[in-house]
Amino acid sequence: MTDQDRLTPRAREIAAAARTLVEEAGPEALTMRSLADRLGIKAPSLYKHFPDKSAVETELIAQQLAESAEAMEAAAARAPGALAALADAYRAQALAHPHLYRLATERPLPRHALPPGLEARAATPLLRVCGDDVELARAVWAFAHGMVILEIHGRFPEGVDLATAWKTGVEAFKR
Amino acid sequence: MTDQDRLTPRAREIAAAARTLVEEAGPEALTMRSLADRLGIKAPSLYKHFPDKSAVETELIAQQLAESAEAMEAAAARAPGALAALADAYRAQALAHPHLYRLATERPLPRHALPPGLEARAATPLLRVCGDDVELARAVWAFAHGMVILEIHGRFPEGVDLATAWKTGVEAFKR
DNA sequence: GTCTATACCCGGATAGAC
DNA sequence: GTCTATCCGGGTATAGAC
Repeated sequence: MTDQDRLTPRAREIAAAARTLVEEAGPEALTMRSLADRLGIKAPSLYKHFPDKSAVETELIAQQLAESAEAMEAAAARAPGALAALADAYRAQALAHPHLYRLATERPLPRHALPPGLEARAATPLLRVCGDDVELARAVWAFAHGMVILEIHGRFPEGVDLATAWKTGVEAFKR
Repeated sequence: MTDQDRLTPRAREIAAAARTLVEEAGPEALTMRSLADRLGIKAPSLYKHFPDKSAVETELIAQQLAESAEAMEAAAARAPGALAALADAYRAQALAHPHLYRLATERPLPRHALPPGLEARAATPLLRVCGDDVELARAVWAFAHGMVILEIHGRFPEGVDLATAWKTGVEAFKR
């Protein structure tokens, strides 16, 4: 299932504007008014294309999940079995869109409204590299998410060498 | 430095009410109006005790950091050198107050407004157990935070055995 | 598909009286 | 230390016309 199946052309334009808005100013900045402004229309018009605000957010979350999945799949294809490559891909994809990453992770997933199978698809590359050990995959995912989200929120001391911490974590989980 | 040094008695009462509010309904539910309601006063009265809302939030963040530090110090005292004990303590403290944990972690730290040394104190027990290897400590912290925050946001499949994932992570970092 | 008008509710914060 | 009155801003969403 792609955007084309889920959304009308106009809805896709609106979602694109919403995404730009989130990427530029954060999830909090996404309001029906600000979104309409960016499109040069009035807020009530949006409701002809999306039933409510959460539907817009869900579309962005689906995009982020799909693009993270793509990045991981590509990394796994380039370097089969390499946890480090997967970790790099995860980190790079997340930090390329930190606000979108926040939108997609700092709340419960709207599972019912997501394309079926998307969540599983996003998890699969890591699971495979972990030899289908789900417990290991969960631990590695927690590590990667922790690194990314702590960095996004500026929780590490300034100017810190995060590459080494990433390597330390990846090496630890390799055994 | 304790609460007693930082806050007047009335301000401490207000902070306590704010904390209850956050723990019950989440950081989003903390508004100057809802806080005043809980205290049986009007919102403008709060400004005689705190300069603004962020000052109230900062106090709660400081409390969370201090209590997390305490929990870790106690764990380290009970089981010197045991990473698992520290991980358990971190997890338990966080999950005892998930909303407060969110408030304290899902935004940049208001470092200038925090009691001096508090951030370092919170980091020290883990750093010691990691043999003062800061890179290792960062990786372990990321893992622990990732586990906690993903659980809080319901990101793991329902009814999943997180104890095993925790153990997997702790074992990986022990080597 | 977009508009205006509008309902309704929420938020932070200040001035000035008591 | 608390109040009332108020400012000013913001938000989601609907109805009904064009």
